Amino acid sequence: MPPGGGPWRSQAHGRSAMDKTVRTVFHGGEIIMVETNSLIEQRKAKLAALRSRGINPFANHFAPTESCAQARANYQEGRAVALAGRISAHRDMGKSQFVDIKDQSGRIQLYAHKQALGDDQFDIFKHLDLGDFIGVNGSMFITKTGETSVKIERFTILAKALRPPPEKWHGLVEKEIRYRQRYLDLMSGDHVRDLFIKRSLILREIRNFLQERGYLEFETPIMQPIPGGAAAQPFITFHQSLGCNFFLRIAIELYLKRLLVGGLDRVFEIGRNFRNEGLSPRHNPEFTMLEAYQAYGNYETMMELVQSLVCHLAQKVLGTLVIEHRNEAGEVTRTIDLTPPWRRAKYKDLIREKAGADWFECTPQERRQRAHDLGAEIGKEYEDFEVTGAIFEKLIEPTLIQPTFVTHLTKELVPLAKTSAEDPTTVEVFECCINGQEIAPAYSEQNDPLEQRERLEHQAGGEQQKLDEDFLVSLEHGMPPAGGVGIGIDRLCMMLLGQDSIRDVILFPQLRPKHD
RNA sequence: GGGUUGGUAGCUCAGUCGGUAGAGCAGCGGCCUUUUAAGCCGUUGGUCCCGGGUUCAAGUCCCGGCCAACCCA
Repeated sequence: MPPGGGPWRSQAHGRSAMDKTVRTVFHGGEIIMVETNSLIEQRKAKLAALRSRGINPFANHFAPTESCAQARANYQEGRAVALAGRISAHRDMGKSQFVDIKDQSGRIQLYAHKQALGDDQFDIFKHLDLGDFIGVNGSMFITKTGETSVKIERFTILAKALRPPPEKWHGLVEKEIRYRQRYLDLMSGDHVRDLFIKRSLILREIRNFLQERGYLEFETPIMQPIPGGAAAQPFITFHQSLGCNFFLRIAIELYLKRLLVGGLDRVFEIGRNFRNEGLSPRHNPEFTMLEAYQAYGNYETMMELVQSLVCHLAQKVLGTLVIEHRNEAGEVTRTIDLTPPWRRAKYKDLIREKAGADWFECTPQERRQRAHDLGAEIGKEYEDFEVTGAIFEKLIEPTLIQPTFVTHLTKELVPLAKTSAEDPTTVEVFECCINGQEIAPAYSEQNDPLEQRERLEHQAGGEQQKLDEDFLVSLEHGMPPAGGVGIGIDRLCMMLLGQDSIRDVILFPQLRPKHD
């Protein structure tokens, strides 16, 4: 055993500045040489040192009595607790050590003292690294500065971290790393973690709300032989043993409607849809969708449902109906007031307001010219109704910051909805727009099998393989009249959580794969 | 697909006119028995995104590429 060699005692004295190794001597006399140009190598050496002391740095078991937040909330002088978490900060005071540990619930300060732990344990504790997981047994007390803390009586190393966590003050800034290695983002920024916890609570409350109303949750195929229910490019995937292609679903719709045919009256599904489109701050190729159908309801039923649901979520998860979006400087950039009742506006009225009262009396050529003059980009291949659609999408929708039900869209836009009695060129539908985005479209669902067939055939443009014959047959067995709604959960989260980019509400947003 | 900005130590960032690669945090060592981004002293650490080119000399200038963010299509 080297002279003066307590556990972990360093023997660095007398070494020149050029020497690139650190010598760590620990109890038992083993000497570890470490190349200090690698933080990982240093940590691996610590790991080996622990092992050679007979300590397992990845303990098999530790049972905390409570979470860090619970411990803080139930403070009692001297109360014995067992807590576990990751070391997030370390303040070395010589014979006193303060570390913060974090678990899912939050952080708590631990206090280690040389006399309480003994020399060996204290030195081991002192050399723990940020990012390591530990479990501690100890008793609660409050420090001079008023911080609720746990005085450690003994501790267990639960997992040694071989890589250092991001910097503690600025956290992780570079977006690429934040998205690609979200776990680093989560461990370094409380606000990021809180955001995704809120997203989880939103999902939970959606389920609670719908189940309260008698809806049952089901799971329908994601791999579909014919992708239907929306107009979008699908992803293709190959089934080996069947030897055929499947498509990842672009909507849930057609399968949930089969459940209505089967006699299930209130159904919903929350799941991933896939659309083979580009990436943008508002588009991720896979995104989460809620679809809900209620037999004997119509689009008005769904209007009430959406309004109540969104208010319920805001109240329950955020505690308010007034949502403020802020920029990076913390200034309020927009305020969304969800207080019901929400505005209703007819599609054609909004168009007339924006593009002229005589819009629908113009010739298609005039409409095209006027759309261009108003600054809406019109593709050459656009059909007439798509020109009107472009006016809505590009010039009107972005201005609908406060919740607005846009009703009575024109028939061509929505092949799966019932025709409106008051204006047969329109359908009984709404699009709920908030935050300048379409968040929820809803219909009085088309249940006339013949009319449905006609419209889907028209949409398929003569390509029989795009026609979901099985769905059409199901309608022929009779589907009850129903209201149906789809809610884009990612966009809903953006609106509720004040995020401008969809990547900030999706844990692992799609990025171009990185090679090297 | 086009434009703009960015990529430098594990992280956050400087880097002047082209002239030996810098700081803070983290790490390592020393001091400190209630600290709060603890403090003080010392110190290690670099494929300057990749590949070409210009030059006596390139993180810096030029060309090509990769990745990202934002804007546009």
